[in-house]
Amino acid sequence: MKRHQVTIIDIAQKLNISKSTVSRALTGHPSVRSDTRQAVMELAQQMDYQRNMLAINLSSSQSKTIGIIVPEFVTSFFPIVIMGAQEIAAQVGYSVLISQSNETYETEVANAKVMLANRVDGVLISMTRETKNFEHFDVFKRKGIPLVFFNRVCHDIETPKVVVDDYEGAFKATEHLILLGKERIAHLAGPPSLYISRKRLEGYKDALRKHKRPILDDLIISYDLTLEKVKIYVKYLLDLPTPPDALFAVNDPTAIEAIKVIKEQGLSIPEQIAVVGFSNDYGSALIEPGLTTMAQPTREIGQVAAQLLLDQIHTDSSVWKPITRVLKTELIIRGSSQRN
Amino acid sequence: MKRHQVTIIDIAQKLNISKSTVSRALTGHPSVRSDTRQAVMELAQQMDYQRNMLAINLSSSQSKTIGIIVPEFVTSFFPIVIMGAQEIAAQVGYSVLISQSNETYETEVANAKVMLANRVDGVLISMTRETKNFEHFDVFKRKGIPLVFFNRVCHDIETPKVVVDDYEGAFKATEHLILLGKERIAHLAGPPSLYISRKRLEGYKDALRKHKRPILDDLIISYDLTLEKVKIYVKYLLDLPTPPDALFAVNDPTAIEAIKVIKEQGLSIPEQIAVVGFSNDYGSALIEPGLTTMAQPTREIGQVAAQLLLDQIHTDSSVWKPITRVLKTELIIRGSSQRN
DNA sequence: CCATTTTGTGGGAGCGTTCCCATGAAAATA
DNA sequence: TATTTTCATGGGAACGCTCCCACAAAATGG
Repeated sequence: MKRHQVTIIDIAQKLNISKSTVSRALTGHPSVRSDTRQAVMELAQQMDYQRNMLAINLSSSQSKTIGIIVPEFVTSFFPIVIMGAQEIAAQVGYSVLISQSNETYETEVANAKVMLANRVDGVLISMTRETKNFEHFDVFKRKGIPLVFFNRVCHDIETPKVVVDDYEGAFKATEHLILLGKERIAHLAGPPSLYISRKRLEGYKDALRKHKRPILDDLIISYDLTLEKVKIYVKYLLDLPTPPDALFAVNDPTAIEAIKVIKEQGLSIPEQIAVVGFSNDYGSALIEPGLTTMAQPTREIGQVAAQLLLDQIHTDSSVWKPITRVLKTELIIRGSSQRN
Repeated sequence: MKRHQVTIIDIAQKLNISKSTVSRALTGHPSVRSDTRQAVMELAQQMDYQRNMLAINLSSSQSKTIGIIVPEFVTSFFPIVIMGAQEIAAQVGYSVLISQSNETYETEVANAKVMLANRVDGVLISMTRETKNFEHFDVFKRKGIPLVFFNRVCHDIETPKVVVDDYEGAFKATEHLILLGKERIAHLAGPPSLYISRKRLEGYKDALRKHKRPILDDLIISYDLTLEKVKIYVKYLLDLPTPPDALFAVNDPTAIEAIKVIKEQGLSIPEQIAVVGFSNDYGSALIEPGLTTMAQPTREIGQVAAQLLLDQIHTDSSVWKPITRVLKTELIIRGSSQRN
């Protein structure tokens, strides 16, 4: 027994006016007499009428919703980005539809379909680490739905992106270790499929080059970001005939995991081995010793991405201006690299 | 220049059949010839047709979406709950509309309106710490939209709830400290407006009573959960003529903040003062010393809440069965209470 | 004082589906 | 062969809203 929804027609009938007028009154259309508007407003309130977005959306064929697809929710990074985006969206009356791809390509494709089906007005995406095929993004372009990539961006597709300066961040992080006198700096890198992995690796290498240090391939390990594997790789590094005296990890979760392993092995941080991460996640300040890391403006990433997306939505040009916003990173020095 | 959406009518025209048939073919209705279905499917694929949920939603007057309103996104707790809920929802084809109330009553009310306007089929809510008026929830009841509270529940309204056994958890946490030989156990409690605060306080007191310890009012501080204040309160406690030798904090963020302050003050944990939290958040294992805490099954809370909500949605009785699911907590002992 | 503009309102199409009812053809039954 | 049943399909209302067009009444202008 479905309870009847209160519609503008109900209001219209009670007031003995047409639904058009009610609609106009409710949406604040100027050409409606003020006493009519008054009456409508009051009755609406009284009947607790709620405008039916389902109908409005269909009628206007836009959902006033932006979709966000993120790979995971486990680290604090993505939730904070979402927070930032939601903030901006809410300011202009947009809702946010969130889905996580669980780092799986198939799920990402499915999520994209859901976004399409829900007729979101635009989508914010950070890709799966295993996404190598970008066809599921093309359809957005074909349908004229704006897309903005952030963090894990796709360079094969012309679209706005929001990233931090991964190259520079990695460069500075590595340089920090070099200036501390570290000689053998290992790098636990992300999968080469991700642009950010490649950029960070590049920054790392260039810092070594600038300071005339050799680039030692056996100190560079590229892994798939499944944290369980960190233990294996770190142990491998520590067991090397001449183990590294510093480790630059591709992100904070990795670095934190590494610190745990190193502590288990009874080595002293930062003396025997210094550790630097990337992101300044929530846990980085908590772990002992505190993790030196390149902070990224996480919330701001979400805000900027959402703003960029909204801009695209509101300029009705069907071409995407492939603006790339590069945000700055900042070195946060804590005990994992330098005793104070 | 709006690009025309591909609709079932387009498909129907190309195939020279009626839109009804296309609709049936697409939705898997049995009475449609298999070659017709085949043709429709293929053409749909080829034209990259996406069913328009906006229209489907209007037509079926349900959105296949559940709303989630949470107070914040900063701690790892709510994102993980959402993850759990999203998982369950996705399994049965439901989307999730998320909004955060930022711990503000007004925003919560606004969020509720948004949920209503979007015609969500049900809502999961964890209240703001300042919510004392529940009228904005009544409207859901009036409209027959299922509501499930979790974590921060509302007892003035008959609806399903998912909570952990806060009383028992607090009792055990406190007892743990007592059995460790602690004599003056302070409690940094949450605001009394929250049921969980009251329950945890109660558990704390009853544990003291059971073990014939005095309940010392100056060791019980109730605060509004804004972390900046923790420093003030902890310092106050430590500056007492006879300071406490243990602290039971209402949640992990509070406990972690307290540990930081205590360490700053140069006191040894757990010898001079032991600390116990509640929740087993991500940071609890990272901080030094590790935080002893009552773990709550965070993801499970989301899963159970979503399941309860879906059950309500699918049983079309208009009355809510006010089932309360109480999940178990578990004491995780780490260095903040006991050296190993 | 009549012609023109403005103002407030009603009527109705359209948004893209679903779903009920009708219809005609084929198949099954008498 | 005549009648009923099944099957596949078409037609059209409904979902609740917006928005364009039409129209009468009121306001303005020459």
